[in-house]
Amino acid sequence: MARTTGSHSDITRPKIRAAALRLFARHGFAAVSMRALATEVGVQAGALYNYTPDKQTLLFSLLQDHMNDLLSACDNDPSQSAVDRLRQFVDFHIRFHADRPDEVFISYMELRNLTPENFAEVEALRRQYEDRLETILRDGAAAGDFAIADTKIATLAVIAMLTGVNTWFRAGGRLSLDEVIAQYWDMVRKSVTAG
Amino acid sequence: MARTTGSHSDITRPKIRAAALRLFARHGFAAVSMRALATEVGVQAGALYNYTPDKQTLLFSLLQDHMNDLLSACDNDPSQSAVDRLRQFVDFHIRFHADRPDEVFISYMELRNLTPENFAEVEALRRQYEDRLETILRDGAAAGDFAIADTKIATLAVIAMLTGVNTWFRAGGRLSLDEVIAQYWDMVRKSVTAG
DNA sequence: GTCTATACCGCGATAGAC
DNA sequence: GTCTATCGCGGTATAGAC
Repeated sequence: MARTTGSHSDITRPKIRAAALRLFARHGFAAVSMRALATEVGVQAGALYNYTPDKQTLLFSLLQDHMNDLLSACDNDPSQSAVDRLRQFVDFHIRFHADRPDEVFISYMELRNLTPENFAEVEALRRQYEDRLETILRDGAAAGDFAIADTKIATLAVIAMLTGVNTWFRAGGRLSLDEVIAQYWDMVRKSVTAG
Repeated sequence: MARTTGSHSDITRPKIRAAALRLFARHGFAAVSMRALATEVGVQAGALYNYTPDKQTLLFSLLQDHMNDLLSACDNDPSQSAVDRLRQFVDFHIRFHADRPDEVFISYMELRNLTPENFAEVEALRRQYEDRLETILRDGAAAGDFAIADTKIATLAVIAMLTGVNTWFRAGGRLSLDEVIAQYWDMVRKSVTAG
């Protein structure tokens, strides 16, 4: 510590990551050149290689950090009822994703631009997240709170539905995030309950 | 007609489109070069330009045709009940999309690689499709069959959920398509019904 | 840590022979 | 209708000065 304070590294590194996130989300990883990224940051292209060994590692780092943030933030109290935990999950998922549209977007649009090794790592983190929801649904089904034919399908169906919010929701639009969450919770709850 | 029978045009054109579809879906539009496409087809790069003015037009053509196919195939008998029409929509959507994973994939992954003009055209077709479902939901809500807070949100939520099938379903897997459709119909029905 | 300069490669698209 | 050859450009990444 200490000695690096104030170095350009502390300023330039986050600027590069923020710019990469924004540009990858807007134009796609393959369509963003290192030159364009450097211009956005305000440095020359060569300087970027002080912060990342290559473009691929930069993308991987962004995705990996996003997934780790997601897993860290997704807490769940197993002593609560499955219904309460599901409500909590829906609320969390929509809020967390609405806060990070760029991270979410590249996290599934740019998966195919990862090397096989990097893809496998990100994929493992994604499955961990799915397992959080699957556990809730399985517990609720075992307790008789939910009526689900196949827990894995229900997990994927709910996540797809919730993540879809990101394709259209914009803060300041017709509906507040609270209103959106309320309706999605209503639909999710009913979809996994007997009826 | 007549005279063109057997010309390479009748063979090469569909081969180019099929190869482009497959490669764009697998690697992404920006990551597929015209040389790679030509190799896949079995011709030289220059020959591709006998069939498309440029790479952009090729992508647009694939997406436009897919959306037109979708709209043509999506029929709905308005004399039936909203519940029956919704069931029919769910069945149709999952089957149609499961049959065309590559078309579906590029149809929303590569939207941002369209020129603004081409994007607007494809987007308009996509909204027409959404309107088919929205009409069903609105009719059912008016008839008292459905309990939906906001019809537009419900439309987007249901479509996101159904389209999500394509991210994991593979023919010959653990579940048959009929089983998958049955569970999705169960979840969709309950999610828009009072409960 | 950033700069300038550049090596080396592959891109989309075109020209003209056959 | 396809070929070979090529133009002009822009890509990632590196070298060496400061």
